[in-house]
Amino acid sequence: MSPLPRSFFTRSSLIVAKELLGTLLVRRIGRTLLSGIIVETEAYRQDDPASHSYRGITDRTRVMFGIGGHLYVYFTYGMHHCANVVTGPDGRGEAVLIRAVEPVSGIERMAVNRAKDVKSGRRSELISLTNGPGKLAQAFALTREHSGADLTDGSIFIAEGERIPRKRIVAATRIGISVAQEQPWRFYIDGNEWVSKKSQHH
DNA sequence: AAGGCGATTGCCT
DNA sequence: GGCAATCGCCTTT
Repeated sequence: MSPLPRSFFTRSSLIVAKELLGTLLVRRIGRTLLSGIIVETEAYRQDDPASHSYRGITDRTRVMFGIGGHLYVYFTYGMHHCANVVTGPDGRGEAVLIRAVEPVSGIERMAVNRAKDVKSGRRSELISLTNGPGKLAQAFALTREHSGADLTDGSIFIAEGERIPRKRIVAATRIGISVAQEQPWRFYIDGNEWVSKKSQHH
């Protein structure tokens, strides 16, 4: 299992958001390997009023303007972190928010990080571990300290996974934004149980 | 210097 | 389904 190369990330966020579906988010913490299949993403771009990069470079958003293949983590609502994959060439402010993953390995550790007991074996507890951007950031213990991390050369990376056919990818509107709400820039694997919010239509 | 609010979650009704 | 939690960021005085 090895990191996807820089060239995967330097494409536009709309492309990378779709291509990330089915790949693995991986984090090594000592001997523990946390990993999960990315099942839901959202694309954000520089010309996009809903994007943190829309108003230009700030201390927080600087990493979004760097070359693709880095991690952008922000803190929101006074208590949650959200993890993004920076995309595009150097100088362009765009990224893909990872909204949900399906846990693969390190599930016990994720449960500890989430302060949840998963030993009951209840399906709902396994799902609630990582079915949202704040939840998966907590499960993978990702914070602002990790913002700027290089995903092509380090302990946090994206690895190749199952190829998802186009027919299984649903495009929907993004969650939790107050502007540019009409853009269908959220993508998820149809039918996957970890998707945070299913689209209205069928 | 101050105020509004957020790429969310979990609890309460 | 509604809403409080909680604080850093950005905009406005």
